[in-house]
Formats: sequence, C-alpha cells, structure tokens
Amino acid sequence: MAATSDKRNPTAIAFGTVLRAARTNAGLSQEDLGLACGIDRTYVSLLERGIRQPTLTTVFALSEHLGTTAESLVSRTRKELSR
Amino acid sequence: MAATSDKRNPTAIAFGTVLRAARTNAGLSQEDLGLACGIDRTYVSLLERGIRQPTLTTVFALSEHLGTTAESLVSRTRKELSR
DNA sequence: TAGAGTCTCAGACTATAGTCCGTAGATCAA
DNA sequence: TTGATCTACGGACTATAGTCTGAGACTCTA
Repeated sequence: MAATSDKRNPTAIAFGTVLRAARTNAGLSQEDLGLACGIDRTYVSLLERGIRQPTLTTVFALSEHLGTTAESLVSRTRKELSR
Repeated sequence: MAATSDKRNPTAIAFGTVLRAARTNAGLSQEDLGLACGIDRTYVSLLERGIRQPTLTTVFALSEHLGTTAESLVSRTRKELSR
C-alpha cells in the first residue's frame, strides 16, 4: 500500500502542481513568493504539496506576483484536474 | 457613519456580486444552487453578501452548476473588483 | 569540510470556511 | 387572509485556511 489513505483534495493537488510550475518558471523561491504576496513561506509549501487549498484572495495575490492572472491559474488547475 | 466598520473582504464582496448575478441568471434559488453543489443554503447567502469567501473547490463546484467555468467567475470577479 | 540557499515537516496557534437548525420578513398567488 | 417560496440572519458547531517558530535534509559552491 502507501497511496490508500491520501486525504488530500484533488483540486488542492492540481493547484499545487500548477503553482509550483508557475513559481519555478518565474524563478522565485517559496520564500520570495511568500514575502511578495504577504503569505507565509511554509504555507506556500503546503499549497504546492496539495495539503491546503487557497481561498480566492490568496489565488489573486499569488497570480499577481507570478506574472499571470488568477483566471489563468484556475484554468490550468482545471486542465491539471482532468488529467 | 455606517460604512466605516465593514470588515468584509473586497474580493469576497466582488465574488458575491458575481455569484448572485450568475445564480439569478440561471434561474436558481440559493437553496437550489446549494443542493446542486452540495453546499449549505445559508452559506450561499453568506457568499453572496460577501461575508465569506470561497475556496477553490467551492468555486469549481458553483461554476459547474451555474453553466459557466471557474475561470469565468474569477475573471468577472476581477473586473468587479476593479470598479 | 563549512556555509548559504532551498525545501519539508511538525506542533501549536488564531481566524475563518462551511454546516446545521431555526426564526423572521418580504413577496406573490389562491 | 393563508400558505408557499425566497432570502437574511442568529448561534453554535467542526474542519481547515493561514501564521509562526524552529529543526532537519539536500544541493551547490568556496
């Protein structure tokens, strides 16, 4: 076994994948991004690992500092979700 | 005074406006929408009044039953936010 | 090696997302 | 009127969004 008791939300996992890709693409560390957005460095890590899911305001804040839009992140998340 | 101590989040207020418009446009009651999405009827009311803001999964659930996409709701929210 | 930079992870915490139950006001039709 | 439908709103609750501190593992470079 090993993957049998994953309580993570599929949407959170998909968003995490998208977030990590966008962040590394922007050449930022988790701490850089957190500082820029005013969110905690450890929370960025939780989001990327799909352990937490963001609220709308967090999505807006992140997108702004990743050189993209909230709707783009959401759209990519939806595509990631349907893989 | 009157509007001096509004603790509501601007993003939540904008999303609420967009949600209400989308819901009435779809011809659904708050209870209809809540039942369809598996979220509480009173919570739909809180969202529309901008007292609460949704998480990503809630945005996805709502959009699915409003005949639109999550990114469309988010995009409309961003436009509403910049009015 | 040692040190800097990055990330993971754990615990303990506060604020709020989301549920559930019930009440009251407004509107509209029978 | 009555009653059906819709919405606002209250309190009390559980789960989780988001913070803070600090430690440990990894990689790279001097």
